[in-house]
Amino acid sequence: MSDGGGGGEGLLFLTDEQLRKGIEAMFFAYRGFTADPDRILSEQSYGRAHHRAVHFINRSPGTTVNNLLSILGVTKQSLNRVLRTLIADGLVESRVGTVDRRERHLFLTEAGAALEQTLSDAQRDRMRAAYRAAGPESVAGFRRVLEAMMDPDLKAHYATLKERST
Amino acid sequence: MSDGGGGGEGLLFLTDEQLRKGIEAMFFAYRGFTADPDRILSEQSYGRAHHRAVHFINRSPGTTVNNLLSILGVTKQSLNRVLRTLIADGLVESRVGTVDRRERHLFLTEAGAALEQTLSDAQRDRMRAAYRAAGPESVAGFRRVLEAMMDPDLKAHYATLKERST
DNA sequence: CTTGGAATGTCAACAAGGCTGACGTATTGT
DNA sequence: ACAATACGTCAGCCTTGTTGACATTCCAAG
Repeated sequence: MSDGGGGGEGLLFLTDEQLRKGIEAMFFAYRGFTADPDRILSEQSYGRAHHRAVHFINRSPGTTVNNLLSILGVTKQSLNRVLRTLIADGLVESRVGTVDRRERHLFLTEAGAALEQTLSDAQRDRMRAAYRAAGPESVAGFRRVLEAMMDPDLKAHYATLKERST
Repeated sequence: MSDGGGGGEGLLFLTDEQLRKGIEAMFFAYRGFTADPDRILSEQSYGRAHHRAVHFINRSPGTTVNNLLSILGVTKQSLNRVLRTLIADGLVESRVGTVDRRERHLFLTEAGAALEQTLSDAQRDRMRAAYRAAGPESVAGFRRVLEAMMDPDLKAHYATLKERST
């Protein structure tokens, strides 16, 4: 009755060995996940931080700096450095808020949208190939596990993005 | 018949929207995945790089520096910086090879194994909670998608680790 | 109107952890 | 003897994260 040893119920997937494999799968898969955008970005003078900013600005046009900060989980100084170069290079536009003029609302310019498209095309290609290889039921399980792995506050951001996109 | 629009076959899981959600799920989940070890490590003077080294040395005791390099995908200078501190702090032992004395074989000391245990306990706890919440069939799909997402050479390393552990 | 707080921007300094390039040393294989 | 391999190290650079301090701008409360 104790679940300590190797009790032969349906819990074989919870053995230390299974968990280790899951951990290593996350590690190696994440490398593949970021490899293609990283390659593209390294040819320009941008990095992964720029990718993240551009991705979420595209996802939520007009988002405020503060909202972006809580999604990305970095300090404003760190984000600001990235944002500054993107604005200077004409990829992102920062508009003063109308109702609250302290806030800045962020939008992609045409050039910014083009870069986002290039990056997410590459990333979606890999994701599509993986989805296709694994099949629809695997994808559902994949998403369920990932969602269960998120911190609650991050999961809230994730869910909000889902709603907005519908 | 074209799969451009929303053709209602079994391919709904390959829409851009589904792929975007998968991408964002990876992003947010990876944050959760690394959060607990990062918290533990930041209290000491170590970082995520030390965690990775310790993890794979524990996983493959006696591995050579070269092998570790190809698993981690960093330069020897970068790995060496980390390894130097771990050896100096008595967490890792480096033994000259017996058959080829140019090689160094890496092992965890007791203290190193203790740290590895602490870190992987935390990471496994989260993984276990996610697995339990999602259920066995979801876990199988999770692993399948991740494996399909890896670069081939990394997948080879992943598979080798699986074999050795059995 | 003045003042406090919120949102943002900016400067400076620093650390981790990547990278390249160059060089040294021990060892091995040809 | 010589070339190649495995490893370590020094020096310098980049990105991206951090903290701390301070200015600005605006809203709202007194």
